[in-house]
Amino acid sequence: MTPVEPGMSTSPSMPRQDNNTAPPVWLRATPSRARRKPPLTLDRIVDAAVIVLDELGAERLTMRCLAQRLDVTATALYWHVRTKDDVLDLAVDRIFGDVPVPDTSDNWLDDIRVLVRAWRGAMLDHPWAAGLVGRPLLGPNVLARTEFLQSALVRGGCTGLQLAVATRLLANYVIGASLTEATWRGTTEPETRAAARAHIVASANAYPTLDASGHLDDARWDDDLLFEEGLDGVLRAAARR
Amino acid sequence: MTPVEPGMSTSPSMPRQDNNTAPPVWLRATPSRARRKPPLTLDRIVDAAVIVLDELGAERLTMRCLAQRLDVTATALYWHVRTKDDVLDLAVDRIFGDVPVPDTSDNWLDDIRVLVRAWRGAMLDHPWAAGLVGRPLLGPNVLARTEFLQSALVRGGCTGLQLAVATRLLANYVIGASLTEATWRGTTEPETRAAARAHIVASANAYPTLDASGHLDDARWDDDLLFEEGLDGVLRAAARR
DNA sequence: CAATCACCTTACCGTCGTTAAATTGCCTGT
DNA sequence: ACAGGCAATTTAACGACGGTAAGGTGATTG
Repeated sequence: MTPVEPGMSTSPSMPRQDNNTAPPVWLRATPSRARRKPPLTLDRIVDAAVIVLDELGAERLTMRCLAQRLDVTATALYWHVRTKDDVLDLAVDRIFGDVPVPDTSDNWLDDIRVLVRAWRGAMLDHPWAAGLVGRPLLGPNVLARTEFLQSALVRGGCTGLQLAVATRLLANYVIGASLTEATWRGTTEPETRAAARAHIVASANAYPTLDASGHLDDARWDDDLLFEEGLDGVLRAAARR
Repeated sequence: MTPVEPGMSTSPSMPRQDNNTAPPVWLRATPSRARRKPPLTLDRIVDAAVIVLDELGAERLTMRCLAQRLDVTATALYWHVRTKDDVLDLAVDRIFGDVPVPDTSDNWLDDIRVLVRAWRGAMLDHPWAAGLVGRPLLGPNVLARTEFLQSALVRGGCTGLQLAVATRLLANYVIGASLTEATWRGTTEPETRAAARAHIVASANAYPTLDASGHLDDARWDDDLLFEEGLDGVLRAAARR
């Protein structure tokens, strides 16, 4: 399974520099060092996990298929990782690392807006993360962004209870919105969403308001617009003091 | 394994009413009809699922242990249910059935408040549901409550875009808040939350604002209060038009 | 009384997460 | 140059899981 090149240890008693039967390093097709597969690290595992998750979704990620992607046996992963849950937690925090923490400007409201937009963007780019936020989010990337968010509120003058309320309000809104939106994009079949909308229309007597307002109707409302408008409301609530 | 009482089919050729060797119905210790285990129904399955989920949590729910609780083999469940996911979806919608839909009063804001409080309450009563909201919530109970929520907004004068924004804003807030709070209660070890708080304190140089504001500090802020204050803000944003 | 049908069981399959033990290969002290 | 040790990975295997196929059972119906 691993017939790596035998190197030059075939004649151990002969000094290396005198062994002229082997071609010089430069001409050797595949220098043994460079050809060696790169060492397995936690970073590489998490990288591969994110890729597999993007391709296959959360419930199809397997330790075995993750290992295969890394050209390693499944058990090798357990040297770097304690359980599969570790991989998932690390993958979730990893994608939040893609959310750029903006430079603090003199407009704290804009700072928050930029961060929150990117936060939602990251979750929509990786819809599988929606199903994984039901576990404690304590990774350094999440914490750093929460820290930025709260510090922006402090710059805005929030303190004490107001600060705690505003922080949670913002975090809950972005999490809730990203979750519900990503849930739909995550279910790869757009027909599912259409079927849901059709079901509401068909049950118009049971859900008259939802039917009339175009609930779950992609053609009627733009997700980005709804998010942005809602964010405005949340920020006004946070700014009020 | 199932030596149920043999009934009276031992002498098939003899008419039933003439067989006086068997005691009268009233004296029979366990009437065969009543002793029979109740038929398996979808309702009973979902009931049992909620109980098991409450006791063991989401990731410990097994078709086999669910079947055992119902005194049935695991495969029997598949007559009433297509997959395990069906069970989970049904269980989630079931607990939202516990959220009472209030009678519509003349104060639409209060109506919303009552419903949303109960919504959060249901999720905190069943913390396992937090990890399952990452799938489409289309059950009749969820839809009925969303319908009520939106109809209350309509009574408040919301229409068009404002209505769509306010509906999502409210739903996202209650989902986000319930999710984050239930996440902590779901991880049964309170030490985990304490450890998280301790980690923030220890990394005070990295997260100075979070540290100073008492983020994740149970002793500092009351979850109910934070939720209620945030809800006020959301409702003000929804009412503004 | 035979046939049917809904409902449940027995037997089993392939896959999963995870562990234990054996193996490989590099590094270091002598 | 070589033995020994340690880190990293493999081989092998376990128990449990979700799910399927086929067979049984018992009440109902023609």
